[in-house]
Amino acid sequence: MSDHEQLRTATSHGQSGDALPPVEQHAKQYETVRYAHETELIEDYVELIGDLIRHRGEARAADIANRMAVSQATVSKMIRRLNELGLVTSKPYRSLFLTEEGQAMAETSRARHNVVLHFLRALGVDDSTARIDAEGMEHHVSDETLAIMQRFTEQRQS
Amino acid sequence: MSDHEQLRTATSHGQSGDALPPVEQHAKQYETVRYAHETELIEDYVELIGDLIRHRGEARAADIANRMAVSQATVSKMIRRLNELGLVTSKPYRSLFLTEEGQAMAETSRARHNVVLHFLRALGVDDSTARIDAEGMEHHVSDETLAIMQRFTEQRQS
DNA sequence: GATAATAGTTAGCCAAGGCTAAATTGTTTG
DNA sequence: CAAACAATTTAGCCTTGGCTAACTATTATC
Repeated sequence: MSDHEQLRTATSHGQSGDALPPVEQHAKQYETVRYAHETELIEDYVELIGDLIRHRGEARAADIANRMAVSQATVSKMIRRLNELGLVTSKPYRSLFLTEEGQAMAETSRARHNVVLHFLRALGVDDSTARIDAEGMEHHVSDETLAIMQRFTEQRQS
Repeated sequence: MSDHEQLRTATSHGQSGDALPPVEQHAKQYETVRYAHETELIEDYVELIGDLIRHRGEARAADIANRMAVSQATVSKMIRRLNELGLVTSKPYRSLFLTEEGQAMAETSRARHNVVLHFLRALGVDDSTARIDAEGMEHHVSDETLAIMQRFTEQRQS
């Protein structure tokens, strides 16, 4: 754990600019990002499956592959994982269904996604850009920030 | 490419809610996220190395490992990649330096990061939350959105 | 200046998330 | 209803980014 950094003072090289955060806090930032990366693909799949069911009545692997711009083999492998995680049920060669848990995750993700998307539009971001940015940002926005985004959007729209 | 989705009309299952975007646009969203994931770790390392040099006068592998909450072996391996990419120069067992290109990347990343961080604070997000969210969001914010964030922050602070 | 402590590297493991090619199952249609 | 086509799965490959353990180099201390 030894931290020779502590031997230096905060200003010994101070070309100003924002200071480095304390090591523990800095570490937590990166850990949070790594954790988000572990979960976000799963959430994206579940969210998309939910959307497909909602809008089309069913979710088929080929549609997922098309919309994610990924091979069918990749989707197939992923579906196995989602199955193991208890998020979807599927019979071979048939379309997919979300479990209770999967539905809850889809719902949460969708809500989150929408808050971010509407916030960006309220900020004045162009629709297609907002969609792209929202897709990337949604998994990295804390509940606190999400609540603030939602309030902001509501104020702008009333 | 065959897309049986097109056989359905947009409203055939319309429980309303936002509609699905067209396939091509939807695909672009996910592709953009995947691309960001490929580059963001690299950028994070380069940005951190830049910050360490800036604030401490040097960047040592142990400090990077501590701040990223990652093992030294992981850092060592990553540094080799950064070397191959022409972003850093390093002699074995010595501290690191950024190449021209590395410095440019560090500068860009730092600027981007700061815009997002200051924006979140201006929005009213708590400092430590803002730091965490900014770390995750920075790689997923388009230039367009970034510019809007910057304008917003400036207006709030004047 | 020898030894202990610290820092860095290497080897080898693992899981995730891509891919292509080949095999299998389902569906449509002549 | 058989053949062609479409959808899904499986097998096997690759790269990334983690890890631990063992080794090497540098630095600090007595």
